[in-house]
Amino acid sequence: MLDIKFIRQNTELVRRKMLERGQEMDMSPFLNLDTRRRDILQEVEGLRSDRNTVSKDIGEKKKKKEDASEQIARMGEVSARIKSLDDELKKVEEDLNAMVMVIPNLPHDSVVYGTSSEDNPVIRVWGEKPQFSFAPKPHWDIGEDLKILDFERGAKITGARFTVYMGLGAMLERAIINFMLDLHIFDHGYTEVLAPFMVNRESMTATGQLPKFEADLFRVDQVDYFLIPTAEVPVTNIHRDEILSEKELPIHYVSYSPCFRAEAGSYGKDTRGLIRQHQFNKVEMVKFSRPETSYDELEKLTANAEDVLQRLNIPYRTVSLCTADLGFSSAKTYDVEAWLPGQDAYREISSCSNFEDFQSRRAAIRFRREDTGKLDFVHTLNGSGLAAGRTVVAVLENYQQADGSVVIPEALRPYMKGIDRIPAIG
RNA sequence: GGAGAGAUGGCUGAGUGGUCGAAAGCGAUCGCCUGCUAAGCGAUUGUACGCCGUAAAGGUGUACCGCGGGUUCAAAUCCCGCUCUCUCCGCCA
Repeated sequence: MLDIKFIRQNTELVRRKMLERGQEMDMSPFLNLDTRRRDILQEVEGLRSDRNTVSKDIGEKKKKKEDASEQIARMGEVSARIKSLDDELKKVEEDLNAMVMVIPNLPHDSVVYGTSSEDNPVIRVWGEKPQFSFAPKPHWDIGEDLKILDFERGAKITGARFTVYMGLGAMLERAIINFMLDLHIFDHGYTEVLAPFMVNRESMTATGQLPKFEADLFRVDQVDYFLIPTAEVPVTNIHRDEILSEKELPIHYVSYSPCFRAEAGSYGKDTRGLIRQHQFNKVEMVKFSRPETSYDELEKLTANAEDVLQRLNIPYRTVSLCTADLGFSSAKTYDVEAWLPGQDAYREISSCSNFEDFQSRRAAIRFRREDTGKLDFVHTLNGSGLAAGRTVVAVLENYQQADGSVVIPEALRPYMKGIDRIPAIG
């Protein structure tokens, strides 16, 4: 969330930045509530101060067996007034909070203005697209032909947008996950985390999924828990309500998790194959950084995600999301898009964001500065490194052969017991 | 799922209605002393929000003793509900 004081003092800037995101915002309800809140506070705290003084006096009079009934009666009235002001204050703060919690983050000044994903500037293009002597197939055909992906049975077992991986397909996904984890742990310096796949409402609120996007989440019926849409949620919440020491920053975590997304509103999009599932696997990188270095950390984070594709020798490009395409909590995001020859398109395989203090303010994740001794919010960042299912897609489509088989990228073979190819059937 | 115990400041731990933002100890920071180290002595040692201050410094008020309600002129302290932790039993990977 944004700092209420900041909104109060920079109302016009906030309004303009929201407009850049494509969201018109009337700031006056916010300002009115904020003013009312401070008015109430001043009155109620004045009354409390008065009551504290008089109550002490009453105590002393009673000790001396003097009469205090006049003061007791007067304080009874004051307390009644405090009570009614408290009730109003609570309501005002709830309303104010509800308003602030659904305001998205301010785009960083380097984020270009745009009205759709068409406007995302391409930052880098890497790799050579493979040339085929045949028409490259989309991964859903490859997967079915090799009997490694079973969409129909996934639908039977659960429903639409669930898939069964079989044999070397299952092994390939597992190999990719382990390869990516090892790369980030041993080459990029991240600490591995395995956190809960269900979280409570507080955690979802801290990272920004709630209260605005409940419809996108799967909720557990018996308890008020949610299936995580990304490991970002449990991993960022590791340090919720904590004060970190400046020395330990930046903190780098990497975590495997399945991800569950209701994908509300996305029906009709990407209905075929593995691209848009209700459940998928992902390796996620999460960083906690000093504010001064968070944008350097974002560049490194993105480079770490790109490194996965480079080692797999899969062509990709990196785009910077424009103001309209930026996620709710993010100040700046790079999307890494893998080349998918079967679909003749680049498709998102990683999303790397700097949330600045948007999440840490919600989550109360702070650190103590060594020079001043003051507390400050950390900056949080995260990025996929990478989405495992989509990496399977990229491998299948880029490494498909004329005979229908798929070659395993060399970097994955140690994780596949040396198997170098998924053979064609028949 | 059943029974019991507990939750206080960075930590340990006292505190059963007013003099408690909270004893004491530990730790930490600063200073003094000591020709190194240790010991010793003194001081300081939370956070949030509001107001004053151009700002920083600072001052001031309020709140916070797991969370939420209640009683009372007054609650860490009394009452009710909840959450979490620990121990035992049951169940289970």
